[in-house]
Amino acid sequence: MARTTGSDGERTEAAVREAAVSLIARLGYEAMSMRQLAAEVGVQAAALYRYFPTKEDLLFTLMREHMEGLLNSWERARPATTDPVARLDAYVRNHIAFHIERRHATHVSNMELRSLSHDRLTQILKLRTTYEKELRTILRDGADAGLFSIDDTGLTAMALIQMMTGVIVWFRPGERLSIAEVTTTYLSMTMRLVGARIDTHGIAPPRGSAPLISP
Amino acid sequence: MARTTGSDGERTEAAVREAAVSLIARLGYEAMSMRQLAAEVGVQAAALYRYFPTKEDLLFTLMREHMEGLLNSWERARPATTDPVARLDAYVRNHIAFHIERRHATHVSNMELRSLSHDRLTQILKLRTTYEKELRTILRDGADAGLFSIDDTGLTAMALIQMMTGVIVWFRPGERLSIAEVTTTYLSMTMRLVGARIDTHGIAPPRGSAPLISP
DNA sequence: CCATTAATAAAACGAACGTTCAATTAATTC
DNA sequence: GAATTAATTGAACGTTCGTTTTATTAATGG
Repeated sequence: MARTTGSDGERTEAAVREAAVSLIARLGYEAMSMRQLAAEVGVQAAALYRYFPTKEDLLFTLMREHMEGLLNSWERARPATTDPVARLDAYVRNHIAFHIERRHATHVSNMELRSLSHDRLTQILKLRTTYEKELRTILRDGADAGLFSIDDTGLTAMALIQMMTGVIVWFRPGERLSIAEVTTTYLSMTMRLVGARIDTHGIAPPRGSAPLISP
Repeated sequence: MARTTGSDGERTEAAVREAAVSLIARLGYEAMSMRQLAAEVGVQAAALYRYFPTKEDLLFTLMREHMEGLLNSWERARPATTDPVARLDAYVRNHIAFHIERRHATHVSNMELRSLSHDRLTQILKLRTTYEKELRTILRDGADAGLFSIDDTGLTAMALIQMMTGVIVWFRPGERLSIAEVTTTYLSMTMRLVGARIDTHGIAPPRGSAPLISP
């Protein structure tokens, strides 16, 4: 047998990407074989090489598109206002929504960096840094405006991103908490963590203490 | 050649463990070959099987001892007091110190879980859950005593652990920040995140706002 | 309907993998 | 100093890996 009835390059490539994200997330890049991936798609291993010249090319493509998707998502979600609190709010909401929606791809992008060549690793890290810089800018603007209390902008940004991205480790849709509840709680923790002074998010002030409003 | 002069089982096994942690952290478990590991130790691959029956046994041993080390470390660091703030302080300090000191082993224990068999995965996760439960208890005690303001104890514990463990991703000894500075900042962020009411840690209150003292 | 192109199968390649086995030498014991 | 045990080598096993090559069939365009 050779070309099969109903075969379609575009559909096959999409199926390969989808299956690859799922398999790599579950087994790891090194542990997934091209034959396994092909079987998941329902083709022979050789057919994969029509779409991706090497296994690493496949991984890199998945990662790059994931990072670009994250940046595009933030581009669309970024509010017009200059208010740091509103911008931080939008950043957190977008980050959590995106990462919950694309749990598997995030897993791949975060865990398989060491399987990339030096050059490609640099490209992915550059995209990542661009994204993280957006958060650092928001934090610095907020600190400068006296709206946030932050010891170290860079460290706080890393801590926040790690905290937020960690949601994909334990969150499972349809379990105890809804996406909305999780987002609300993470927003609340974020605002407290950065010492946000003005409560525009319905976050209850600590019981028994004065609301966190500047004098 | 066979047995080499000065060869010593104990020393070889220790060298294997050390090299394995380092190699697996750098390359990943699947990507590291037994021949590579043996070369790092300065021995033939077959010699490794005197100490670990299989590659997975080696991984499991490293992980189990790392998790037991973490639990023992907390056992020794746990304060006698019942005060949730002091206990949380001790938990954060111990967690960060331990994870910075054992960056590579932590990396292995967190990233290579999927390479374990079902039974062994369960054993490691059990140890991990035991450790995380300690934090949840502290948070719940603090919330019950009115010292912390926490939406969801379980979610907050996960967020804190992810935030703190994330330190191993970016922290490099001898760079911009010292361990003491990092610890102080993480403590400050933690206390704010849980809405700790009483400032017993020399954490400066937010500029321009009243100190966080219960009325 | 014929020529061309797109999509795949089938088989094979050499290399590398985890692991085993037998032989060999160093250290230890009596 | 002979017998025993500990530690290791070197070679080999069967398997699987990523990838390439060649052939074959389905879809497409004139």
